[in-house]
Amino acid sequence: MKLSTKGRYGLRAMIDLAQYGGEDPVSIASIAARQRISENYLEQLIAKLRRAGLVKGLRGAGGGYLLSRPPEEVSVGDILRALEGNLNPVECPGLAGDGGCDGADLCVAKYVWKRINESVNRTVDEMKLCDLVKESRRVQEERENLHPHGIE
Amino acid sequence: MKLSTKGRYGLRAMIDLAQYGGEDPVSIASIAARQRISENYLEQLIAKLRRAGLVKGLRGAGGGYLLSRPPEEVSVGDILRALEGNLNPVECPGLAGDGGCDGADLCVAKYVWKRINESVNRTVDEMKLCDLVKESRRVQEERENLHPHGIE
DNA sequence: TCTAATTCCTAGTATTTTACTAGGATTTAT
DNA sequence: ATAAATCCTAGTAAAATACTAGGAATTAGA
Repeated sequence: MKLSTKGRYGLRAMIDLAQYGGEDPVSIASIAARQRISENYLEQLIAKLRRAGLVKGLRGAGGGYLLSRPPEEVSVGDILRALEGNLNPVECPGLAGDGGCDGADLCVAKYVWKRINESVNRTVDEMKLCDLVKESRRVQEERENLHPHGIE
Repeated sequence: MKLSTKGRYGLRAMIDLAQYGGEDPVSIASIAARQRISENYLEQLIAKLRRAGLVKGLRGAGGGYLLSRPPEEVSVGDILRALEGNLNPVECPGLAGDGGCDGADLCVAKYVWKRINESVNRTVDEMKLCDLVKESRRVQEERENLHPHGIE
């Protein structure tokens, strides 16, 4: 039960984009360098984000990507679902309709799966991209105060 | 981000065991038949449960398995962790200690991973095996009332 | 208009994980 | 003795993951 690199790298890419992209678009190459992710692979992840309407791509020299919506209106859930397909650890036929499973005992477990699914989705939906950017800025500032002369 | 059949089948096996096993041990064959799971595969899952101390195996003819603890003292989390290893969707070095990740931006995502991990574990830990057995009995009784003559 | 920088698109592939299957050794009730 | 069961380990087919590779299309700027 693991979140794949799609979700892990992709969220970091979105945070990076929110942080370094203001007016000007941010290129895949620059995100890949900062985040130490393969350019080719990152490209595929960002393609998913684009198809989900979370980022806009600008082609040609000087192009790159921009957030489609302000970070306040993008939840971590939006991002991870775009990358992972969905965030339901268990896909059980019984969860959709009311019937589904074969026997009675087969079906009791579905209450567990339902709660797990709800818990994960609620958790990621209540975190917004802007929260992460804010936190990132805070952490960076703290570092500056500890090492004022740019010591690594 | 999926829970594997280990967790899915294994939880059903534990519910079955709690429901059909009182004094007498329950055999793998009977669980496998009721739950429609391969005997050989189920055996491996129950081995994990045994190694985690959740069930006791009784060898020889007439043998089978028994719960080690009463269903009130076994959480769904205990069961799923025994089967899946752990229930942390993200294993991030930064989550263990306080350092870990390379750069500042690499590390902000860890707050997300932490929350997801906590949310999943909290959710499964607050459900006990006895709750599921109770629910299962309730559902079965309801069926009886709807179909009093044993109609399928 | 040419060139370089960039996104866009698709196919392929090595590695890992999952979900089993198979079969023999050991133990125990009858 | 025999049959019923757990116990143990090795193997394996299929699926998913995590990439790599490379070319087509677009655009800014010289």
